[in-house]
Formats: sequence, structure tokens, C-alpha cells
Amino acid sequence: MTYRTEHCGAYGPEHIGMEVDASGWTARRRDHGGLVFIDLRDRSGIVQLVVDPDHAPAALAVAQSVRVESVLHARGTVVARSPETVNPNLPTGGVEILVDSLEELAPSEPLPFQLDDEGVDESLRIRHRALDLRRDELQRTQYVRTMTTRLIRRHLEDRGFWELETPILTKSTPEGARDFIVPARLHPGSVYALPQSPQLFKQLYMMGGFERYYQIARCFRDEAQRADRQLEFTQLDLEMSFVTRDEVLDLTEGLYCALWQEILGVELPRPFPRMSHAEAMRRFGSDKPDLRYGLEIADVSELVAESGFSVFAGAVSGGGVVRALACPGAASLSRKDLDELAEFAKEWGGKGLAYLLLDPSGEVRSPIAKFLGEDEIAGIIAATGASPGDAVFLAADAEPVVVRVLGALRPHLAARFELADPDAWAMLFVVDFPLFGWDEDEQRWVAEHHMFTAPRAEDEDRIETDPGSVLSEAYDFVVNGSEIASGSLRINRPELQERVFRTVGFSAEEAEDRFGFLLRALRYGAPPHGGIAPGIDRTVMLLVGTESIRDVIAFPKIAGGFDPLTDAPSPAAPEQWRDLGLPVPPAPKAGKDGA
RNA sequence: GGGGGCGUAGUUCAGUCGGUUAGAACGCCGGCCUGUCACGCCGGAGGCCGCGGGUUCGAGUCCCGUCGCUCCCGCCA
Repeated sequence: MTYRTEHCGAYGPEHIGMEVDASGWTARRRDHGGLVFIDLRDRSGIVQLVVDPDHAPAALAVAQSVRVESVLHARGTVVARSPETVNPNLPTGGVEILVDSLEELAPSEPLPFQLDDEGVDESLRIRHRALDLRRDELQRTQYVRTMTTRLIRRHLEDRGFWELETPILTKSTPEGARDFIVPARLHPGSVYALPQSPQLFKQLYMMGGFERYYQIARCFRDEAQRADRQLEFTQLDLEMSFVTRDEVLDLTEGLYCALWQEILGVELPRPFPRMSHAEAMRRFGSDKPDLRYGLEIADVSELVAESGFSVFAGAVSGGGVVRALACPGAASLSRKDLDELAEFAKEWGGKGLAYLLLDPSGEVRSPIAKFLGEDEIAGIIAATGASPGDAVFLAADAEPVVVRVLGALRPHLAARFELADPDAWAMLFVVDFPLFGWDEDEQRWVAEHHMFTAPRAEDEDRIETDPGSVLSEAYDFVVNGSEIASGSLRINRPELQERVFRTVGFSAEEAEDRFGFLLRALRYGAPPHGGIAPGIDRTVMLLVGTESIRDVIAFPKIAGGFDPLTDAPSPAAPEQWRDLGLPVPPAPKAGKDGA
């Protein structure tokens, strides 16, 4: 007894004449009354079963009653299809299995949705995820995912990395994202936290002399979800000792070249470009610019400082800037489109959006043209490289506002005018991030990356005197405008770590309380070390070309962190609360549909 | 926490200016059909129009609230 001789998709001419067992799901059934065709499907593909009553009368009754997605086991003979019945759209379409006997191993009820329906509500699909996962698209996606982690392991193992584990129940730390908290039953009032990343443990591995660590690590952040963010997600977490920034970047580059080569057959040009954070912000208004298209931002402050257009002149005299970008083909935008773009700019904090439309004839149309001198208009066109048919958009305000507005406008316009080549790959390392950023709400310096990031050696002496000017050894890996990985060289001397803690406002006691275990380890000789953490989910999203992280996670949560599959999170029983020494909360609000 | 979009049959959707008994496709159920591969043909069942309130002679349609889904902002070291 065997369920299958071959997987469904593996049948071909070489099996003709063979007596075989075939099992799988009923993908489709075509009942001709006297003759029934069944598309039998498994992970590998589809093979057609033919149930002919002249050949196997008993099998016909089974074949006529099975519903789609029922699980079948057939015995029969592989036969060649006659030339006119060959199906060229099916890899196995040259053959079929003439059924001798047919057994329904597990019937399926009528489906809550059809597998090939477009646009089925996602919470319904996730609720029936075992069914949904049978879809070709999700099968392929999970295969790319398994290929990705397999290649990662091979690539890193070949380079001396050890796959090492880190705790899931760990210590809650301040700063950064909200922690998921796990009450500790044996220590009433105390909690564990789920890791936001294995950051400190991998550093301890380096201090423990392990040299090269990696882990396909699940990370947890109790923050709002997004199209590309889940409460729990997977990172390739890696760390190296006695390493320089460029060695980490080279390794990352080599890994991604291997992934793209082996999974997509794409040869990525090396080296990947490296751009300073300051340059990225200045030229593209973003720390993760999409370099598949231009739309580069030009500073025209000097040009319009004395302009008759008071908005421009006023911005410059008030210490702000005027910057512009040219969008190809945008001269044809309607008044309504332009109003919407101005509205878009306001949503991002701008006061509005000025524009010049360059007609194909070369004539310039603009509500503000009458305030601008000929030379100003010519200068703006020259600075942005605008051509006839383009539109130039200008923002005038304080520099951070202008950067923010134009930085948001750039991908918005690129999407509107389909400026990004869908087949292009724009890999980029952004380097030289600031070490600190000023938090307006809390009125203090905060770590831009995280508190364990090393400052550049040449900036170290300004940590106390001018924190905002200190650049760090942090870097991001950006693909097509998405942040795919983030990393840094770490601090490896306790006194430097203490200086950073002080700068972000930690007292010595707080630092000791929160990160005593790190400081303790640093005191006994930490190697220079650094690493990076590429997002596995986002990498797979790129490889399969999806916009939604839920497409690459087998069992994702929907908005609000709810899991329609298991209905998690679910209320804890009163005795569970009591076990934890916690008060029993009031009954939760009414559920779905106000029922 | 805030803003936008969407909630009509099992699924995806249509539903005119507020007006008769809310439609289509697929699926489901029954019948016919021996070469289909999105099989075909005939027939049938299936609706608290998310929920609650309001306006109106009359509400799927307009208004308010609410719940759900979704995208975005905040947030995400």
C-alpha cells in the first residue's frame, strides 16, 4: 500500500503504461455524466484523472459525488493523451491517469470562498488559512521563503557563522517600541518581555568570543501594524567581531546578490552604492530613497532669495529653504490634480506647493510666474533639469518641513506617473547616520538607531558638547525605497557606553538597572563588533513582488493585532489572572457586528 | 489616538433622483450529458442590504452613532 507513486506534478511521458497510486486534493471536477475528469492537485502541481465507467464502474459513483478540495486516492494507469486532448497549459498535460479505483480519503464541505476568487476579504481567508494556503500564490511565496532561509544559512555557514539561539523571555527595556509583556507568575509584579530583537544577546555572544553569529530570529513589537509591519516578524540577525563597517556591508551585499541570483536569476551590479544620510536627505528628502527614478531635489534658495514672490524670499530670509523637483510628464496635470498635490503637501506639514508647468512648446505656465523674474524661472528649470512637458514643484519653508514635503512627494509622483521600472532593482546602503536625534516632546536627545551604536571615532569627543553633530557607524540597506536591513558597529568600551547613556538622559543608576548586564560584560574585554539585521518578511516581499507582509507570513495577524484564525488574543480565565497575582479585568467590549 | 475608503446571497460585485417582489456571475442543490481541462445545457434554493437610532407616506439608497475590514498619519531605538 502506498498513497502515491509520484507527486501529481511529476507525471510525464516516462510514466506511460505504469500502474500508479496518486493522491491529492480535488482542484476541479468536470462531470460529463458518463465520463468524469478530476484535476488532482498537490504541492507539486496537477495531474488529470479520467474516470471511465466502461473501465471502472465503481469509481464513477465516487467521482460523481466528490466536492472540490476533497482528498482523493486513485489507483490507475498512466496513459498518453491523444494529440487532440493534450493540454499544453498543464506541465503534465501530455498524460493522464486512467482510474481503476478511486477512494475519497477526506471529503470537503462546500468552501467558504473559492480559491481562485480575486479580492476575497482577507480576514475570511486567514480564518480558513489551511484552505487559503493551498492557493498557488501562497504555495509559491512560502517556497521562496524557505529558499531564502536555506540560502541564508548556506551562505553564512560557508563564511564561518554559527547559528545560535537567544532567549524569548527576556528583560523589558525602555526606549524604542513598546514591549510585549509576559507576567512572571513566580515573581508577582514582575514581567518578562518578548525580544524586539536579539540585539544585546548577540553582542554578548561577541563578548563571549563566538566571532560570527546569526539567527533567523522572531522579533516582537507591540506597535500598530501596517501593510509592511506585523506584531511579530522575522529577521536575519547577524553579528561579527573584529569587523569594519565595510566588511559588514560587503557581506550583506554578497548575501543579497546570492539570493537574487539563485531565486530570481538576477545578477545585481556590485558594489551597491553607498550614500551618506545627509546626502540622501538633501537629494531625495528621505533616508530610504528609491533610486529607480530621478526626481532629485534641487536647492534654489539662493536663486529666489531676492524674489518678488514673497513666499520664497520670506522663507529664505527667515532661515528656511526653497527646494524643487521636476517631474517628467507632469505638465499635463489638471488644476484639480495640482490642487490635490497641494493638499498632499499640506498633509505632510507644508503650507502648499508651488509649481511651474513647462508646456511641450516651451512656454511656462504658473500662478506664481508673474512674481518671478525670467532669470529665476530659467534658474529653477536649470537647477531641476526640467524639460518641456515636465512640471517643477517647489516647497518653501523651514528646511525639515521642505525635506519632509518633497521627500513624501517624490514617491507619490513616481507612483502617479509610473516612473519606477517595475523590473529594476535599486540597492543602496545609507551610511553616516546621526548618532542622536532631538526629541521635541521629551526635550532630550534620543538614540537615532539604538543606544549601543558606536559613534564615528572622529566624532566621539563631541558627544557631550554637540550631540547633534555626532555621526554614527550605523547603516541601512535600502531596496527600491524600502528599508530592508539596519545595523551598526557597536560600542565596545564601557566608558563610551556610559557616556551615550548619560547623553540620552540615563542616570548611572538607571543605566545600571536597565543595562547592568551589558556594562558588566563590557568591562572584561569586548572585541570591536557590529552587525546587521535584514527583515526576512520584507526580503521575501521583494522577491515575490507583493505589497502586503500578510502575503509572506503563513499565519499573519490583521489590523489591531487580531488573529482571525485562532481568535487570539482571547480573554484569560479568572484563575489565570489570579495565578499571576493580577486583578480580574472587567468583561471585554461587545464583539463583531455589535452582536 | 487621528484621518480617508469600504461593509448588499457562501464569494466577488451591480443596484439610477429616496419609490413595485433587491439583481448578476461564480459557488451550492437537483436533472441531463463519454474527451473535458474556467466543460456544457436545464431547473432550484439561497438576503435582518454589518448593527442601532433618526429623517420620510416610503430608506440598500439620506443623516447620526456604533462595530468590522482596509490604507495612511502618529507610533515603529
